[in-house]
Amino acid sequence: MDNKDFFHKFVAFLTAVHQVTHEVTKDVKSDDLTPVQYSILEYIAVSQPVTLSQISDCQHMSMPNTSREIKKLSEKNLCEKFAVAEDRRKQYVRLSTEGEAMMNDAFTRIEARFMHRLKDASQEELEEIERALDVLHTKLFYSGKS
Amino acid sequence: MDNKDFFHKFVAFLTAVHQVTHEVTKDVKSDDLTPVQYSILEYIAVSQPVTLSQISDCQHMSMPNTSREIKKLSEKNLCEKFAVAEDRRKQYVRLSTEGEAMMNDAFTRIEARFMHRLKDASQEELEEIERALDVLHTKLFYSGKS
DNA sequence: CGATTTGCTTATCAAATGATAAGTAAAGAG
DNA sequence: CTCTTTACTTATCATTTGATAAGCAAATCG
Repeated sequence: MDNKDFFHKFVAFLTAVHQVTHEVTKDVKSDDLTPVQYSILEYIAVSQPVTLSQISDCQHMSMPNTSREIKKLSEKNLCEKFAVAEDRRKQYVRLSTEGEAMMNDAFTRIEARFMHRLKDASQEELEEIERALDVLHTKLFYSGKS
Repeated sequence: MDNKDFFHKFVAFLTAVHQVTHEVTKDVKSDDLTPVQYSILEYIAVSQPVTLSQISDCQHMSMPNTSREIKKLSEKNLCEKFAVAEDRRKQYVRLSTEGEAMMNDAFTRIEARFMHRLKDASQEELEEIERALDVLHTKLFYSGKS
């Protein structure tokens, strides 16, 4: 298999992943969240506590816009800021109790859809899938550097 | 490994894929295209010819908005509509010569970044990656039905 | 110490996006 | 031959998003 075919397979795979991501997360977010706000909450849920700068970097948005969205989310009582002991310029953000509840609910529904996709897989297939996830994560979808 | 760990691995993988997708496609689009317009062009490039309805479905946007964006892309001479012989209500869309050139250029740059990620992989690792792509594509990131 | 940099905020603006209403023409159904 | 449905268009509007300017306080540098 030459580079061109390999690349084509890669593109088809990315398309499939994005498609499935959409299916699996469709309608899980509350209606009074914008897509950007939901995405930020997902990031906080997985990585908390995070600073505003980290959100800005990882969500590819400017600091002013990040600040604005976090402010809105705080006003909706979904997250809260608190001081970083070592550096008083920084602010950590974490989910509020209400935010945790909302995100737990969202992840539960996503997990159910994910499991539904695997419902016909045998034990060996599940192990095969797990190994494949590891291989791609470490060898192709690794992050940063190099 | 229980369901919870498996799901966690899945989420981490999705995050990594989206992150790498972003890195690999960063700045490939011309500045006078909006993100939505570039995304439509990518879809057309891979699937042409496509009808407006197909674009609407796959890009998850309403027909009126699809029509508007295709009109803008046509005015920029990046794609063109033509009649479908069997059904005169439908319109096919394909890239124009200029659109093809632009997308070839974009894909070439994406491919270079993709290959760069694999530059240290041995032949066996490449084969392993390819098998992993196949496994996940067919068993986890398959589309539709069920 | 003073100067610069970092982390964040507020304010403002323009552009992109999403949603809806209303209309046309062709195709298909009864 | 009507009636309905499908495919698309145009117009309009509210909201979201992205970008920029200006400012402040804490940290760091020389």
